[in-house]
Amino acid sequence: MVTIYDIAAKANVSAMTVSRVINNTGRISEKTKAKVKKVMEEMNYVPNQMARSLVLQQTRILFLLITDITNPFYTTLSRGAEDAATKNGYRLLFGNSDENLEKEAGYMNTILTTRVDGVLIAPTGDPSLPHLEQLRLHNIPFVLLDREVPGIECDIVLGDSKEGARQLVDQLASQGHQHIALVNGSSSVSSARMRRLGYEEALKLNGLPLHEERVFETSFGPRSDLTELDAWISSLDPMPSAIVAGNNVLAVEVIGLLRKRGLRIPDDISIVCFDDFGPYSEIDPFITVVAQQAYQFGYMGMQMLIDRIQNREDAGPWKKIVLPAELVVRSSVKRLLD
Amino acid sequence: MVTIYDIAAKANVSAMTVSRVINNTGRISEKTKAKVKKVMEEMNYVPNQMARSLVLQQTRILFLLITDITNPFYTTLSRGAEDAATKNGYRLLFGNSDENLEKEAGYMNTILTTRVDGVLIAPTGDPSLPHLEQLRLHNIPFVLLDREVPGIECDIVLGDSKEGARQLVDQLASQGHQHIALVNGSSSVSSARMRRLGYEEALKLNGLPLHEERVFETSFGPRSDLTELDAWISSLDPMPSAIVAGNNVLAVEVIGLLRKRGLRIPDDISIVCFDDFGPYSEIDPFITVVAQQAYQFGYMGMQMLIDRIQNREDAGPWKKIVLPAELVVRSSVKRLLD
DNA sequence: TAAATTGGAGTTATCGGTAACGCAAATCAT
DNA sequence: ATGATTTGCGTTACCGATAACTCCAATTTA
Repeated sequence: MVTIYDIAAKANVSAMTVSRVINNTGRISEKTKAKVKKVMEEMNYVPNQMARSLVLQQTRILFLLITDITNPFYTTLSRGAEDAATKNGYRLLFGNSDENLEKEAGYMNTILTTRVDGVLIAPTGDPSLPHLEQLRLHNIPFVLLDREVPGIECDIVLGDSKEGARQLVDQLASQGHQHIALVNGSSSVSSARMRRLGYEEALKLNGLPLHEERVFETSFGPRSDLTELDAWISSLDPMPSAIVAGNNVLAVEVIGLLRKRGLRIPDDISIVCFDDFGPYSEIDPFITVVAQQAYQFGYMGMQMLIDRIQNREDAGPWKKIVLPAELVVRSSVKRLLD
Repeated sequence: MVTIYDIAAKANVSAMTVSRVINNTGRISEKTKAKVKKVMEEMNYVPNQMARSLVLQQTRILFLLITDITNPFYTTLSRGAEDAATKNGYRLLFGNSDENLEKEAGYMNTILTTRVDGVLIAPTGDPSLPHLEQLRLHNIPFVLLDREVPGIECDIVLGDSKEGARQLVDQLASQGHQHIALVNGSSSVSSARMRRLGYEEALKLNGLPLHEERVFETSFGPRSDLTELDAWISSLDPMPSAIVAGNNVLAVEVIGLLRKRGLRIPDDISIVCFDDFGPYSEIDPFITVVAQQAYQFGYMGMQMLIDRIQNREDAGPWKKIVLPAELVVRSSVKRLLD
């Protein structure tokens, strides 16, 4: 491997001079600068970031940990985070925890040992607390995305889950739906809790009774096995006229299962959900959703993270950004009133 | 930051002994091992991967560079690559070039300076050649995904683009379509070239004439501005009865534009495309596609990469895997025969 | 013209680890 | 009992870069 010393030897200068040329610091004559640069090109020199980070104690690399790389919400978020990072001269590494605490733990390990400058993280849920405490302990700045974790204070970007859920239920109720079920993410995920809360509040406000058995909690991530979900649908009696899905993944899976039963949407059953479908909402925009500003989640979160890193000591109080969600009415809800 | 020396001091041993405990190498008594481990826990020690990599000359980190993080083909592929990497004890970092050569160059820089052990890369196209030559020059093993780059010999995983395109056209022709247009990726991308070739061959085999103006080449990635694409559609005269899209992104965009013109699919115009829609093919499975084995692309590519890394010297000849594509007939094609 | 300043570059120590070697004490073989 | 091994751990050097300091020569200033 070509090192700074190889360059130095060939250019008849000291290693320090080469370093100065690379970083454009200190005082060097244009002549030696040109000479060194020429030798660097000739020898195809590439600086060793690890050696540099070791002495500088910073990497200028940030880490983005998402929970589901196949979900358009997170991929769009990633684009936002990437744009903000690049704009500020940081490189961004991605990880995908797959809504799995162990995978998350694996990435935490990479994060700590790699000594990245900061982390943007969508935690798998409340059990992520120890992971966040680790980051705090090792003084690694981080910003949470989409999900709060009780027990830790930090910068965070959230969606207005409660209000969004209310809007979905209101929308259904306004069309005359009275039997509304909820398929939701795990109650160990704050956004799922808020969505449930919004659902329950909206039922009450619309004068509808709450039936516990109409609420099913599972993972926000895609299931390899749909039998449990299918069993819950079977157990619904009477069949609700509408289902609220806690996110787009659940909506897709539920729709698949309903169709297998020969049910048509919205003729036989209505469905609405959280999160839009990225580009695919374009081709068959038939599901009524509460769309979140995925790109903004990433962009603003990254901006907060970088602010935090660059201010460090005099950083000020923790910031919390709540992004509004927008109801997009399409054609997955049947009108039951006349 | 807690270092190996802090541990050594507190445990009354040398730094080397601590290193031995961490790596479980050399000879240490159970007693000292336990003592050191205890101190490490007490002090929340985390090894500094950069210092370690610097001396070991390897990172056990691999890099996956894809061209469109919002495309289900690539996200599914990513899952496959991740699984294979994890299984072999490697950590995986992701990058997203956005079909953009400059962004790709940026990631190349990260790759070289970070000294990752290997790279799995879907190149943006033929102009990526210098980037690959850089990797070769710096002796970083890499495996190409989905796209060949003339001028470089290496391990590669490809889809059978020509055959896939033939199947799509055959499918249309078998339903009586005679005016078939093609929206394709850039001709600087090998898979786009092969798809075009398959399209042209299939036209000929079906006795259909080739009209240059019915072929439009653009990027495989999502466009921020659809006017050019829309202008091409306007220019088509006569309007073809069917369109073949070079990938799912193009299909989605074209469908959107067609619908804006009030055209219904498949009643007014038929459409078929390369690549499935990931989970979203589930909810409205109306587009006939040639589905590629995205997960396998990632899994097998990663496996090849790791083989290459672990054998290094006696690696054998370059390997080329061609994954078959499967026609999935749905309802986006109108039957024109009686 | 002598003193002070400044420009240009080299020296040395260090970041946090690990490999290779060395060496005393403990264990083994004869 | 004594030489030969083995065990357990320390020393030293180095991975590739940079910060802080030093030093000489050229230039400016008084």
